[in-house]
This record gives sequence, structure tokens and C-alpha cells, in this order.
Amino acid sequence: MINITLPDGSIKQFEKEVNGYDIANSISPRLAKEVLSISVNDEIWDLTRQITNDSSIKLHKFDDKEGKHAFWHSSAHIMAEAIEALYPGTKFGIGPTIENGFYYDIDLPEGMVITEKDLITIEKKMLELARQKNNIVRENISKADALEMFEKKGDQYKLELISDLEDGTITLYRQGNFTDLCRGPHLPNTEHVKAIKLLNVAGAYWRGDEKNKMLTRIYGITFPKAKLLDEYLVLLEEAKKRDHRKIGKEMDLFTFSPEVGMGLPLWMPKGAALREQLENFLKKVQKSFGYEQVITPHIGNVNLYKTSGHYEKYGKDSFQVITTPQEGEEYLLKPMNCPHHCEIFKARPRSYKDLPIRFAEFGTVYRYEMSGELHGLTRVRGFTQDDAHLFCMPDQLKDEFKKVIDIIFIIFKALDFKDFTAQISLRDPKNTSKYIGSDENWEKAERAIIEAAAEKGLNTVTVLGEAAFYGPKLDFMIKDAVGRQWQLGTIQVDYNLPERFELEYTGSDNQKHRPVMIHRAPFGSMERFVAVLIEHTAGKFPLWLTPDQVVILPISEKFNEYALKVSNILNISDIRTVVDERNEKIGRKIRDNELKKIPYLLIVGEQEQESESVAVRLQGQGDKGSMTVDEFVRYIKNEVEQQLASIHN
RNA sequence: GCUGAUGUAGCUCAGGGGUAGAGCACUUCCUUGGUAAGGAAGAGGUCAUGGGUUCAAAUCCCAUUAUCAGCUCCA
Repeated sequence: MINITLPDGSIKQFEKEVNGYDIANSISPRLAKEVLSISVNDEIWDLTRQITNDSSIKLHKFDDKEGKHAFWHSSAHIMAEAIEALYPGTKFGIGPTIENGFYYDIDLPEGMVITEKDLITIEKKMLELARQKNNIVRENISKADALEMFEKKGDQYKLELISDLEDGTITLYRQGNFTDLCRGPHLPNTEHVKAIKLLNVAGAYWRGDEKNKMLTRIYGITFPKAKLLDEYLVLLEEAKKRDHRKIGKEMDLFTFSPEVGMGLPLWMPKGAALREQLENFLKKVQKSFGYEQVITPHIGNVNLYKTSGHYEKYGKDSFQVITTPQEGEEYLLKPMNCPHHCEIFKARPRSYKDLPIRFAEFGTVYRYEMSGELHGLTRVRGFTQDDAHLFCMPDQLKDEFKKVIDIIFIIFKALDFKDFTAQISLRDPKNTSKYIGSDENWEKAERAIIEAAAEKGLNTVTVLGEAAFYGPKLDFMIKDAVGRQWQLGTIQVDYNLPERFELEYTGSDNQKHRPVMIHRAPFGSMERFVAVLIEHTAGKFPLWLTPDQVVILPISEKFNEYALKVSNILNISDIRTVVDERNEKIGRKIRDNELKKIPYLLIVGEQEQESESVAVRLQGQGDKGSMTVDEFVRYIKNEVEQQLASIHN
């Protein structure tokens, strides 16, 4: 007699051992049809695996994360089966599931390539295989047998994977003519896979190491119903419409020119206006947190970066040194602001009474990113950090750190960024040579971050090996329109640069002490932040921020007067006269054309000359009815002030 | 940097060894008071750049360059 506890706490009894499929069937035939995998005592199993002891279980359908995982994992196997059939001799790397779908890394026989056109053929083959309704069978195998089997197949990638596994834990999955090394779990049968879309094909290094051979990676996604696939494809299309590169072009926010250079954005008037609003907003917040603005040059002597350690780490991969008519004199385009701010700290003796000192600068820096890395505004070679460096006593560190988290919260709240990941990035304990500074300082710094984040009640994920070379970080990641994660805000604790720059303050004991440094940039960079902001709002910025208030008075001699009133309170970068004396009706035509480009629009159309009343409509907010221009100005002023007030509180 | 794809008018794209195409945008005129109006006419392109093959190249081949997707990297 076996007791199976269901998620609601009820217990079902079975005469003898059962599997997930039997349990589902005992509840309802419909469930049995839809169920894909099962959690047994919090371990995910195949439906067909026999449960021999009392267990608590949960059945997973496609709606569950666990169900999707099994579904896509099996789909990856079906794809591999199809590829093996179509391209005999192909060797297989790994084929995991990802957030949306799966991929498989394959090594095609010499001379063969798969291009996007071939994906349709593979899709068809996959559907054909899925329709064969093959059972997917799990099999335990000894390490020796597994090695022998893949040796025979000549699949060196699987052999490499197997050699890293413990004997006794190795399982194979078999469906049709295809067998793969796999931990599982899988669907019981291929028939569940009804809709298949292979999305793209790209290169990927074996085991993610650029020294290894590059394999062909095929990405795909599958669904149990064709309708779900259609919905997903529509979603993808919608996401592409929010791409900041597309919207940026349409709204005339920024552009690139090959003449200027790749990865060097040119901000157009509206984009510059948007940036200015963001900068003003953050400056105001920072001022209330006791920051002081500083300004430093765009270049610095090479020695500055040799002192900081950046030159040794990044020198050869950076824009190269700038020489001068003076023999031996070398400068570097500023790749970061920290060393400059350290020198400001050093410029005069500091007392413990002055700390913390907080130097802020919208500092433009230049980094030679690899050409394949450049991506719209999210990854560029010249960008402006909303940078600040806080110098404090060790016992002030945690408090200061928490205050920076507060600033980031203010920003994310103001711009309605709810869906972010807070990532604690620590150094890789197995490879400490990549980092500078003593173990003791690293431990102190890492502890400070972990504690501060915990005390702020942040849900964090911890990633080893993601720290900066001088210290650990707390990074705030946000996804773009198509689900790629980008790091925005970052807070870093640093005991090392103060040592390298020999920074000191005089303590209450009249002794010299070393301050601790916090590097932080809540936006990350203006460029990347604007990019993510565009994708989150689809270009419909909040009123207080938008550069695109266009006021149009179709037929009115008072246009200039009105425009001035409105522009005094709004950040209007584009007010266009639409009154043409020769033909007063021309105004309408311009307005229609403008409309196409402007996602957020104020239209003020005069209705009755005598009363000076206008029709106001905020695009995206509907009609606001009739009001006079003065009323309109007051209304907008009020709106903007309210928005700003609610943010700053 | 690596693998693959792409580069044709301001934008979105079709075409393709022998006068360069469409829609939208732009200019002028006509019609039209209201959130992507209609009509007529016009302007706009060494088909990314440089070589090669050919009687002939925007088209085929090679190289370069930029963009896109992914990998790697990200102070």
C-alpha cells in the first residue's frame, strides 16, 4: 500500500507502486492527457517512473515551469533526432531548456552547414517524428557502458560530459532511433509536441569558452497547441515594436553615423531633452542625499590608470594612448571616473568629521567594446555614467550602502520598473588571481553587501565570478523588450582603490585611517537606461519626463504666445508653428504628419475664438475636454508637479 | 573577437547579368475644420565600399565595412 499526498494535503492510496500517469488518471482522464511531469518529494521525475514509497507529489502541466521544462527538454531531443536523421554523423553537445524554449549545440560533419532556410526542413522532420508517438524511455547505465556507447558513436562532446559524471548517476533517454545522455525529466511520449518553431541558428563555443571549437546552436520553441505558438509569435512581434533602436529612430531621439564611429551615439534634440530631464531628476534626488557634483576631464594621464590597476587589466583592450608633442607624455581617454574622484578626495586633508564624502558626476567615459558586443544604446563605446563615489569610514559603510539602495528604489518607483533582479556579484573563489586586493578586504566587502541587501529586504540572487576586479557588486538587472537582461543600477564596495591611491582621513584619535569607497551608478549609464526606459514605456514617457510635448494650435494668431506659456513649464523640444498666413488650413496637414512620429502628444486646438477655449487631448490619456489656455497651462503644471512630488517623496 | 545572415530612395521593403521598383514620407497645386483624409504633378538612388569574372555587374565571385541574431566579453 502506497500513500500519495497531493498538493492540497489529501492522500490517495494505491495497492502497488504507481507512476505519475497512473495518479493523474485516477484523478481525471483529462488531467492524464495534459500532465507532462511530476514532482516526487520535490524532485522532478518522468511520469512513467515508478513510485515505490509513500510520497508527496505534484503534477505538472504545460502551464507550470516544471511542465514546460520537460516539454522543451524532450523537444530538444526530438530536434536532435531530426538533425541526426537529416545530417548523419552530426555530433551533439548540450541541449538544455531556456526561459522560452530550448536549444541544442551541434557539431555538423565537415563541410555541412545549417542556415535559417534549413530550419523549416528540420521543423517538418521534427513534426513527423513527434507524430510517430514514440515513447521516451529512461534507462540507467554504468559509466563504462556509457563511455563505450558514445565512443562507438564517436561523439567526443558526450564523452567529455560523461567523464565528469559519477558512476551510477548516468541515465539515457531513448525515443525512436535516438538515444541521448540526459538527466531528464522528459515527457512520456513525443505526441504531446504539436507546434514547433525553430527560431534561429547561431554559433556558440563548446562549454562557453572562446578557446574551444565553435558549435552550431539552434534555438527553438514548441507548444502542445498550435494556438499557443501563434500567440507566442505575436508576442515576439509586439516586443520587436518596442525595440529602443526602432523607437529611437522614429522619435528622433538618437542616431549613429559610421562617419563618427560605431558605438558612438549621437543624441538628437529630443533625446538630449529626455536625458536632461533624467539628469535633473537624479541630481535633485542626490542633492537631498548629500551628494556634491564634481566635474573631471575626459582624459587622464596613463599613470592615473596604472595606479588604479585599470591599465594593467584593460589597457590592451582599450582605446589606445593619446600621445602629445612632448616625448613620453601619454594620456588615455577616460574609461571610468573613479581615479579622478580619488584625486579630488586626495586634494586636501580630510577629517572624519567630513565623512561620508559623496562626489557625483555625469561622467562620459570611453571603452573599446568588442565590435560584436555593440547593441543600440545598451552597449556602446562612449557613454555617460551617472557616477558617484562615496568615501566613508568602515562603520559608515553599511548605512551608506543602504542609502544608495534607497536611491535606486526611488528611481525604479518613479519610472515604474517593477520587474527587476537584484544580483549580488561576488568574486570567483576558485580563481582569485583575477582580482586585486587582500582576501580579508574582499570578505569584508562581500559581507557588507550581503548584509545591507538583506537588511533592506531585497530578494537577491548571488552569482560567483561576476564581481568587478576591485570589489563585489550589487547589480540591478532589468529585461528589455525581448527578454534580454541588462545591468542598470550598480553599487560596488571597494577597499582596494583607497589603498592604491593611498587615500586617508584623520580620525578622532588623530591618526590616519583609510576610507572605504562605494562606487555607484543607479541608472548605470544614461544610454542604457534610456534604452530600457524606451522599451518599458514603448516610447510613451511620463509627462514629467517626456521630450515630446508638442502643442499645436491649428488656427490661431496667438500661437507664439501660447507656445511660450506652455514651453515655460514643459520640456518642449519641438513646437512647430502650424499657422501659415498664406493658407491657414495648412496647419492640419502638418499635424497629421507629426502625429505619426509623436507617441505622446498634447494637442491644443482652438474652438471658440472669443472665449479662447481650447480642446485638450493627451494621447494615451484620452480627452481632457475644453479649457482656456491659462487653464491648460495650470493643468499641465499641476500634473507635472504632482508627478514629480510623488516621486521625490 | 568568433559563427551565421543582411546591406537597393528619408523610412519599410520587393526585384534582379542588358533603361532602377512599390508603399509611406518629402515638394507644388486642388479638395477637406478634428487625430494615420482624397486627387494630380514632381523631386529623390554610382543598388554599402574596393577589386575580380564578363561584350555587359546593382545582380555572379573575393575582400573590406556597417548592421542584425547568438556566443564570448562587460572597469
